[in-house]
Amino acid sequence: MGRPRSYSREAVVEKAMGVFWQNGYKATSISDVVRETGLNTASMYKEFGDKEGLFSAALDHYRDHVIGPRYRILIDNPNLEGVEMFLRNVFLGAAKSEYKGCLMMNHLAQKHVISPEAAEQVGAFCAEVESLVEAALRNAQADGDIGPDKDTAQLASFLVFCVHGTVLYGRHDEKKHVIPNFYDMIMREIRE
Amino acid sequence: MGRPRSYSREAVVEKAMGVFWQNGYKATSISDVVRETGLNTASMYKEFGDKEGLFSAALDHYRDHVIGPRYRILIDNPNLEGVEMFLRNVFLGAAKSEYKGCLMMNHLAQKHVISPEAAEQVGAFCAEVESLVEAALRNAQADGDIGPDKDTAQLASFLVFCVHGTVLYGRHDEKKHVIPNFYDMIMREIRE
DNA sequence: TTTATTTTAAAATAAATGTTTTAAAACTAA
DNA sequence: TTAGTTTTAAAACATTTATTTTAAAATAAA
Repeated sequence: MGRPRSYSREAVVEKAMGVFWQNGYKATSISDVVRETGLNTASMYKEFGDKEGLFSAALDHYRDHVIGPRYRILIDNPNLEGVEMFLRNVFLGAAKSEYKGCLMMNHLAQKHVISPEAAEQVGAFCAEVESLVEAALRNAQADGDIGPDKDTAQLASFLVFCVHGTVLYGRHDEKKHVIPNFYDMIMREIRE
Repeated sequence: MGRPRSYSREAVVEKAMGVFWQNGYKATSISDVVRETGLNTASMYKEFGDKEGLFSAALDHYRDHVIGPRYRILIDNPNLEGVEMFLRNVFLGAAKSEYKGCLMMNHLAQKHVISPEAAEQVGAFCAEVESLVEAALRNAQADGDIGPDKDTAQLASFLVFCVHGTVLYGRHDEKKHVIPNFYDMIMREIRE
């Protein structure tokens, strides 16, 4: 009963996420989001509580619907080939001219500007990616695709470290074209 | 003639830089800077023009007085040992509990939030570091410390890429302790 | 001492920010 | 039809923001 809502929560979150991704949390105003989504502030606050709640919902949406498919590669291929495809995919994304980085990692440099809850979402996301990579590398080791003496946890950390590097280095429009060249270096370091 | 100024420009810039480093450009208000420096807004605006001018001065100060000494290692030791010391130094900085990243690279994810001039300062700084590393690696190659078939420009890019990775990955308080382990991996990739 | 000049402290401004309130609109159940 | 409920549109709110103005304070030269 009551007046029916004129919006879809998911559509609103999707657009809000886009604004946060583009501008970052602090440089995004509620007005920006209202303008982009067409939703009024009252409904916005009723649905999400406050700006932090909206950002938190945007982070969840990003994990579940935007970046999820990208690291699904690691779930579907929990082995060396999966890791290779994953890294190629990350590099491919960074090559685009409109590259915006990663909504999560973009906010690492402003960890204390976002809410503690959001900061934890970011941390948990990165940890999750790392553990997926590690699982794949453990299998790769069992497959004999990487040396038996290799520390898979450390290799996984290094790979995610390089993803972080991509997120930042990929912002140099004039330099990012070299990133794909790092693929062989990184994979060699993992294999041998 | 006229009333003598009660502040030292350099001291003001130094403190302002600290606030920008801690909070980032967008999350730093002039009030924050005024509170920290003790300088009044009128003198602030007379000296720096506007917030962007102040930030620009802070970036210059960072380059010339804070981070300069760190990559002076590369000037004083333009060879493989210099590159090794430089990287160890970067990793050492990230190990600190109060690690704040790099004032320049911290703002790469918000390149369009800062002024075009500031964005250029950031880009120029990173390019400068990279060219210093490359010069050192070219010498290292001449010294026979790295393979004659190695692409020194690409290796320099990779090293700076890893510095970018450090700046972001170093924000994971629970994970950053693994970063020093990457030293051997990266240097091996450069050497062999 | 006066005048000119510059900095300072403090107040003022205008716009933007995050958030809340008010009242009208759109629906359901009685 | 009415009463009850929820969403909406619009305005209102208090705070913060970047910036400017005003007037007092501190100096040097005339």
